[in-house]
Amino acid sequence: MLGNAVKIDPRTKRTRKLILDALIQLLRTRTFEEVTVNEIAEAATINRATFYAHFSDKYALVDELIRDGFMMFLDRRMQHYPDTPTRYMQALLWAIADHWTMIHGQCNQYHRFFDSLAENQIKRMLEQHIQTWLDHYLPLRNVAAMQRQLLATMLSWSVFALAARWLYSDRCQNLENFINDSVPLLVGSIEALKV
Amino acid sequence: MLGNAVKIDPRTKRTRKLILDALIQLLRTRTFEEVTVNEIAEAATINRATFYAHFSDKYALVDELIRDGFMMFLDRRMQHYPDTPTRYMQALLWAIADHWTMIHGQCNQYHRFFDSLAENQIKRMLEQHIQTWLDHYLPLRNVAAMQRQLLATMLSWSVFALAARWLYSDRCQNLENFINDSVPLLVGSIEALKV
DNA sequence: GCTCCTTTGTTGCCTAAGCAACAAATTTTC
DNA sequence: GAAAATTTGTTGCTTAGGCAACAAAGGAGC
Repeated sequence: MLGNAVKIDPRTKRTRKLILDALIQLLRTRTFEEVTVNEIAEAATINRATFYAHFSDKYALVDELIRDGFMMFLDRRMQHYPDTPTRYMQALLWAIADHWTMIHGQCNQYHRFFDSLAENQIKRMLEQHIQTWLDHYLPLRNVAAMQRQLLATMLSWSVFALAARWLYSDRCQNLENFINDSVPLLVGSIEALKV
Repeated sequence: MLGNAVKIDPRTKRTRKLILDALIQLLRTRTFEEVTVNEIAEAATINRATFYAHFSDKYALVDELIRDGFMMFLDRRMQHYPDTPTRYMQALLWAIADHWTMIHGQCNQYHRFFDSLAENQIKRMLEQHIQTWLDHYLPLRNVAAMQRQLLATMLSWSVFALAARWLYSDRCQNLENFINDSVPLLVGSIEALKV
């Protein structure tokens, strides 16, 4: 979103990728709680001190891992730009499902901690994304900025809540049907504000 | 051979690997003559100046590529240590064939230049290897050191000559048979010196 | 011949990564 | 629950790699 014209040092880029990849690799055989910074540094073939130059701790690392991953799926689902609220909300739900599937497919057992870290990051990103979307595609000139912000916060939690419900409880149900049932609720929240 | 107890900087190791891999990758689509140092550095995601810190030019790089590759096959063929001259010579011929197959399978078109560079490196390694082998396994106490060195030189060229003949001309013939026909000639050269 | 353009090595200065050693916290083990 | 062993962050110093600019040497095209 922001004009990132900052030239990034190739070494930095490479090292971050090495660290990210190392974590992904380790999570195939170990729980996130079990993995140590030592192991990550070793697997990434970098020095432990270098790790700390990039991330304050392993939680900051996993935050970025989640953000990177989710951003990819989010962007992908936004390719054919969803111009109506309905299509937009569908895209969000699909992106979450995509990401969750990737995570729980590729990496064996992320568990408790990991999932809640992921939830936080994803909600944060959803809120940001929805905020921007509201500003661009639903100017709602008669609605105060504060109201839009509150709406974005609420929607991000709502979207995640619905997605999580399917992921953890209703996965027997067809995802497409589930999304079709859910979206009207979300859209309703928006329309309610439109006077 | 020499006790390499020198601790090698992880960055150095990584960079060399990046450069080697970059060349291999580029050789899948371009001739060695066509590949520029620029491209190699770019593909390796390192700076061109860094390339020159490791290799004096692309010829030095390809030398190492050949040495690394051939050394691998040579070591592998020496696993079950060939104690008789016959078995040893067989192992050498097999190693050359292994390596050649890998090169011309994996990389599309190495051509003229490349092949002659490879030939030089391989003969050099063969000579070194044969020299050590002669010293350890055929002490030949009554043969002067100079004589053994000359023998090593001659054998390295002979071995390569025979292998190359098969690789470039007689490949229709079964390799195993070809080796069985060739080895006696080589062993003969050694036996001739044994009193 | 000539120009234009690319590639080649080389250099000095700057920045990121490696290393070793440390205190503090945490976990293991008995 | 105390001792031993890991793990965690942090620090000062060293070294490898990035960058930009350079002269020199081909090559391609006219």
